[in-house]
Amino acid sequence: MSILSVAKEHLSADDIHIKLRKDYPGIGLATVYRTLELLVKRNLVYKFDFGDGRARYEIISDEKGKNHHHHLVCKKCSRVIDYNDFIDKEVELLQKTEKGLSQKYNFKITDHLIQFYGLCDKCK
Amino acid sequence: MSILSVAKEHLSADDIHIKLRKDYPGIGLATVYRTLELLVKRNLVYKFDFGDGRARYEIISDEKGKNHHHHLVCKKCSRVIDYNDFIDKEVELLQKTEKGLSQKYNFKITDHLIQFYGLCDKCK
DNA sequence: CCTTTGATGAGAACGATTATCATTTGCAAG
DNA sequence: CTTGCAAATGATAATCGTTCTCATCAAAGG
Repeated sequence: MSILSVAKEHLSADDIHIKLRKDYPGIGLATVYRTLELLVKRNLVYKFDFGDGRARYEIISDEKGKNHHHHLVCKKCSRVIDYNDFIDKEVELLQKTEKGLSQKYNFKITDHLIQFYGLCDKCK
Repeated sequence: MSILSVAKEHLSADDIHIKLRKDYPGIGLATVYRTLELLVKRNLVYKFDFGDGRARYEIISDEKGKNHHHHLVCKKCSRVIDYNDFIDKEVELLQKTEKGLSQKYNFKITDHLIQFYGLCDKCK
């Protein structure tokens, strides 16, 4: 069912539903939500909130950090830009931080979220 | 009206509404939302999403980065822990990254969001 | 006083997500 | 090939946070 993964990124549940219906005409929206919930729980899919009231989903095709990226979110037009330019240093720092935090707060860290907000080239 | 700020952190609009009614018995929920929207737009208040379906608000009492912190979010019980232990290095790196990203994508960055997800001491 | 303008509260409307429930499907035992 | 049962599915209702609408109210100024 990971066929939903072939699609591009930042899709909402409804987007995915529409795309899926081309291949599986009778599929219901509830099933899409149920499947996404499973995939998220199994760490196969990320669920993001970009502030526009609906969740966005993105596959984790994460072989050795490949494809790992963070987001730039435009506060005005809600456009989302993926970047992975500075990821290495970020991830390096994050791992140190994770270690420190894990110890201090006795917290098992499994994930992180980094997003930058601002105005994209078209909006500023 | 920043009296809402006296309260603790991570309050939802509804939490704030309830607290406010003790001092302003007739205040409506719509007004709370309207005011919060303004405060967020003017960068006096942060709006967070911790994944439980409602937005949380937090004052920015940010004199020279004081009180600035990031969050640990428990995936199981949704508890949120503030930390500012490793903030300095994080912020330092973020500023470099912001500069690089701003240039490459011609994006004016105004804010960032960092959150770690995992299991808190009680849940793991 | 009277008018205007903006803020307010009550409640309706909205939209994303979740729950419900009857139906269908898959599959294994008989 | 049936039968029976459990899990999955789709349609739709329900939920709930947030936003919209609109009548009312308050303050300001003529």
